[in-house]
Amino acid sequence: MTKKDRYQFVIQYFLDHTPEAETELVYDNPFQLLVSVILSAQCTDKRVNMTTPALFAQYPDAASLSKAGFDDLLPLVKSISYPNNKAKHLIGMANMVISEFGGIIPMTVDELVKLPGVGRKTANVITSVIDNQPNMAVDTHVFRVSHRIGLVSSRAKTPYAVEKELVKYIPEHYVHKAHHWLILHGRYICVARQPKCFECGIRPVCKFFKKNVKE
DNA sequence: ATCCCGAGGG
DNA sequence: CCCTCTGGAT
Repeated sequence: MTKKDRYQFVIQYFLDHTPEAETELVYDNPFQLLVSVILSAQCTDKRVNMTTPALFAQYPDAASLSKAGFDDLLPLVKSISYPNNKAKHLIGMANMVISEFGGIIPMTVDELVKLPGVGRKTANVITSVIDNQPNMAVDTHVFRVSHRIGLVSSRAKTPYAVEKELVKYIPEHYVHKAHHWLILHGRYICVARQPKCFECGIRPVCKFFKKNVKE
């Protein structure tokens, strides 16, 4: 079982089973997706989707959000992890979008990471989902699943190291899909605690299964 | 007690 | 590299 064989099996498995995988965040435009992804840090997508309708009703675009007062915005994100940081980041992000990018959400990783509250993972999500750029966002799920299956070296200790290995082996036109495949697999099958290995079709090539689970 | 589509700062 | 931020679900 070479690494190439493992990738081929995994890609074919997802193509056969969940070819339609996409983000579960609810959004209508790049601004809304950016806000949602910023809010999603250490928080479930379901909870983000519960809070964003009221948020977008009051602040539908970067212009309105840039003028938001911290004390007005805070209650709208209070049920999310790190509400103080995120409220501050959202207002700062909106201000920079207006002042530096003419009110348009930039669509390169280098520009996006300049925005407050936007790191490499968020920038990769935006450019991949909105613009189909072959950028692999490595979140907690992608990190865990990639290591468990054996898609990346155990020496890949950081999300960036995992990202570089994944994009090296995944064909460019599958990178966008592969992000969502690994996310959703991690969310529903290869969960952090007690992964559901016997519901998982990837177990024939999975290092974790071979090492820790006996049939 | 641990985890959820992380980022910023030291 | 480390730490802090910090609500809700399981």
